[in-house]
Amino acid sequence: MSETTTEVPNRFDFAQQSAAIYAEWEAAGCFDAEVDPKKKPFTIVIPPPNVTGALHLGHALNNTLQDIQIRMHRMQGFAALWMPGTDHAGIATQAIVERRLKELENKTRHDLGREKLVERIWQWKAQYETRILGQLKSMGCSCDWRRTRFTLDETCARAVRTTFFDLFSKELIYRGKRLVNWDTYLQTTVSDDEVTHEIVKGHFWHFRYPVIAPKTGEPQFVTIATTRPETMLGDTAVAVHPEPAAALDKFELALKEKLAAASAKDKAAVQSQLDELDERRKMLLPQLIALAKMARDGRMLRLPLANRDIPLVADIWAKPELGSGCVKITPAHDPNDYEVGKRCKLPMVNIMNTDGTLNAEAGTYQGLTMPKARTKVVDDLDALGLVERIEDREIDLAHSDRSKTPIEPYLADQWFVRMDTLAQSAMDAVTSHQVKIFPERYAKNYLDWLGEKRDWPVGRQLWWGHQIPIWSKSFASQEACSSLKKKIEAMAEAKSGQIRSHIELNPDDASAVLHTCILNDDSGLETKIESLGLVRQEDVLDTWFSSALWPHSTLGWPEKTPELDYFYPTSTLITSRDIITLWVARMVLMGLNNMGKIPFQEVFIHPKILDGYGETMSKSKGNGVDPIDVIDKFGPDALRFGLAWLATDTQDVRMPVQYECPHCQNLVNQTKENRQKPKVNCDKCNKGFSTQWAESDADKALPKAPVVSERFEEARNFVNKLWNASRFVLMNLEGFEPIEIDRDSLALEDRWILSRLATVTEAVTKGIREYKYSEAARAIYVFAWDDFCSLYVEMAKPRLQDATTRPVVQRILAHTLDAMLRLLHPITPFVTEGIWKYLGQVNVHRDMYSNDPATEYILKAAWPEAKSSDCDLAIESQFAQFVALLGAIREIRSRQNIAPKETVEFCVRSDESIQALLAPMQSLLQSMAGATVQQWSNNPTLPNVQAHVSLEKMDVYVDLGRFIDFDAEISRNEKLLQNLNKQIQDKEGKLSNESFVSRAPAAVVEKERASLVDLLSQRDSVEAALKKLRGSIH
RNA sequence: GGGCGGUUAGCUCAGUUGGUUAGAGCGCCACGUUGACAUCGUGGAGGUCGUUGGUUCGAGUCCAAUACCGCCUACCA
Repeated sequence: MSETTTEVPNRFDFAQQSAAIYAEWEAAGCFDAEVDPKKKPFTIVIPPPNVTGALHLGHALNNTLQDIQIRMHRMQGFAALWMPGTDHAGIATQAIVERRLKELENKTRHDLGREKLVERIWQWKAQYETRILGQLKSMGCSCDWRRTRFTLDETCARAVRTTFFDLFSKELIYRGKRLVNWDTYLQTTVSDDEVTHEIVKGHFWHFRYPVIAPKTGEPQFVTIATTRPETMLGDTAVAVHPEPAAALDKFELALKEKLAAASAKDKAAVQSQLDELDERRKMLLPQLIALAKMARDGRMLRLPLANRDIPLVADIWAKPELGSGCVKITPAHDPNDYEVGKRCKLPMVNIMNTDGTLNAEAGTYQGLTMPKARTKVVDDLDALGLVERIEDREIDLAHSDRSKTPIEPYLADQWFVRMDTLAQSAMDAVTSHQVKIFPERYAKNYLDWLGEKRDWPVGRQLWWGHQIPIWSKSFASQEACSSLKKKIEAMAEAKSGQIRSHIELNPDDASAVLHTCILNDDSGLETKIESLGLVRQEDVLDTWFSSALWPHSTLGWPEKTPELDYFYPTSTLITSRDIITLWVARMVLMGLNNMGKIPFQEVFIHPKILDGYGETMSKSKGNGVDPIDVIDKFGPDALRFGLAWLATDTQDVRMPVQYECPHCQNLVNQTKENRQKPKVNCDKCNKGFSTQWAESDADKALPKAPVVSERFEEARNFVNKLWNASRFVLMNLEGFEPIEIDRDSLALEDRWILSRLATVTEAVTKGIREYKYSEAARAIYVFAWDDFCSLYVEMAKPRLQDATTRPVVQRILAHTLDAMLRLLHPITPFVTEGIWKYLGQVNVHRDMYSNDPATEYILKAAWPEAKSSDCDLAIESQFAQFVALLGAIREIRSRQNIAPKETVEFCVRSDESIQALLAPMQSLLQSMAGATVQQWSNNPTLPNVQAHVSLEKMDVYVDLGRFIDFDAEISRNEKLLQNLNKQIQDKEGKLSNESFVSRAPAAVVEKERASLVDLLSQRDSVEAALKKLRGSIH
């Protein structure tokens, strides 16, 4: 035995080996991608993880799938670039730093000021970026770390600035009003995706507003309904539909159409709506018509409590089919009301302070919080007798995901990107298949969203981000504004395209605002502009604005770098479905705008990792899993293989997890209750542990329990199996020579394993290429475990002892293992690299089809080619006969409870061709099933006491002279007979069915006939065997 | 409200264009450690493929309806 192979330990020490192997790769520059005209580029840009916190299992999946692509393509000879980086994640990061500031120092951002706060956030970023990149490295991600970018770094800032200036110049940027989600606790706006909706029990209040000086016959009151009574203090009108009768007719028509199309179940509901409509016509319509007239006459209402006079206006927003048919208008707190306000030229009254209390506009209610104001408003109106009725109703209440407090919506000035043409270009890219989305169904998501062509609000009221490069100044008159604009345009920089100005006109009066955008921040222009009285916009840009530039900004754009030219457009984007619209769509349109080219050729949307309850993992639910926990317990290869195995097309991945008690290693199931608790007690040792990552030193007092999941055990076992099979091969390669192989003289099992290898090579290559990760993982798993370990290696054992067969078997073993490792490397990079080192010590010529010596690192090895000449289905089906025979004997042994040490003897009845084929493998039945063949012919003399198995084209009789358990054998055969009879009956039924015989394809019918013949012959054998067994008993 | 996905063994999931007796891992049962691996080996038990109807010679697979679960999305006072 050679020196090297005895040293192979029987476990892969992933904890130590992985880090060492990764360090070697890095030191050798294995991940570095260079512009190389001789190679084709293959590029992936990482979806930059947010620096808000550590990566969880969802990221692990996302990055594993990318690394698999990168590694395979690198081996296939592409210049494979995986561009790494992180995202500054504006709102989320600022919120988290602010929250900690409050918790640890009891300070707000205002106590620190903009500069100091931003500095703090940079510190946080540094800490988490390090952790995130460390996590990626632990997972084995082969990114080109030299190129690591951050969405807020200088390169990206320049790209953002250039893009913004370009859009501004094209007049695709404008300012308008938009409803913002205001978090009164954090005192900041919150993006839509950081708002969680919750259905809560609430009320629907119906209030009466008195009509001022009603004429005879006119209603005294107008009834409105609301779910948010306190907002009435900001009402500036009540609206009624201008033509209620016509509107109702239209509504009825729509309902009738719906009725015609509705299913039986829905019909009743629609019908009841129609009935209700009739009622409404009788009871409400006359009054609505009267009110519409009053609105036209410019009549006023008295807004109770606030004691203001507000107009009754006619506007189509008021739907006569809903509620009272009238609607209160609060333009400052509702986007629809805002639109009505604009149409009817109503004043806007914002009643809220930034802390969520009411401001001076609310009069006596000033200082109350919104919920308190609500109670008081209702009470006061009730005291005035103005509450008509109160309904119970379920309300969709928006909460801030970060502060858990209810969101208060109000309108604020916002910067928008005009989406019309940009969105269209991005839609065209997908409909024309320039950008292909996999699985295809997600293209619909993408197209539907872009099809709305909603303008993109890009401003955020934050300090952390790319500050909008616009300087503004208001003017009482347009003339003054224009004259300054001209002055700026006369500047030299304006002529050289460094600065652009636009005037925003106020539609209500003569005032105007001048907005000036500056291209570069180091041009000294800022001070120049500011000296003219212009002030920079406070807001920063939406995080997605910088993310949208990621595929080209990371490659150096707007510089014309060689990398940009070579690696762009990128090859594929691998991401999760929830950011198809927010990110993918915007990258396409920005790529087209800035580069004139799509950013990536393909997009793969992978499944989501859910918890044991089928819910998304999120920090707020406390159900996120740190991949490092999994790596520590199972190893990085098991993590990766497990994730690839689970990454199917349609299913999200459900991942029930457990906490491993840090004191006694007992496993505690994660439940909805315990994952939210700061401290959980182990139900075995009763000591406490934390379930969450410690964010402060105070938290660290309690040890954190790692989260584990049995879903990775299978993969861990597989890695171990692989390691040990390789260990076996290494132990048996002493004296290995890369001899020439005469393919025709190879044994059946040799040709079989080569054929299987060819098939599997094809399957794995295709699987990865087409993002069918699970199929690829399953194919290689079955090959490695079942074909290679359980069959080929077992068959190799006796042949390795025989000097005549040993060289050939060594050759096939080395070749197969070598190729198998290469196929596995993208999925399990560490263990394959570990084994590769050992193989390198044996011999660098292992590949039978290549004269090139093996590379130092498997990472750089050539991807195996599927050798189609090796692929032989006839061989595979012949080999299946052997496996069936092997299985039959093993089954009899097990059924008869024959001790493994005992050798049994058996006879086979088969025709000569089968005999000729399998006879050379008889000795293998000895080593693998402890069975020696007595006779093999088309008419053997059967042993007196035998167990029988009937196979396709073979009958096997095991001599049971010493072992027989008649009862077991009889009941087994009876069951078999029953089964056979049922199948025969089915087949006969089928074949006697005239329409089957005449209509089914001839091949199918023939197959059924042949199958029936075989079944009948099996039945004969079983019956004969049974008869004999019964005879033996009596 | 709109869109999408899922429902197959006790659990978590595969199942390619419809075609023999529907598969895997875990768990379960029985047996087994003298050198690749107990993170293992050999064998076994376990499923009327959510429900109903349809198309077809033939349906887990195609179509329609329906129930339940989940995800995304939406301004209904």
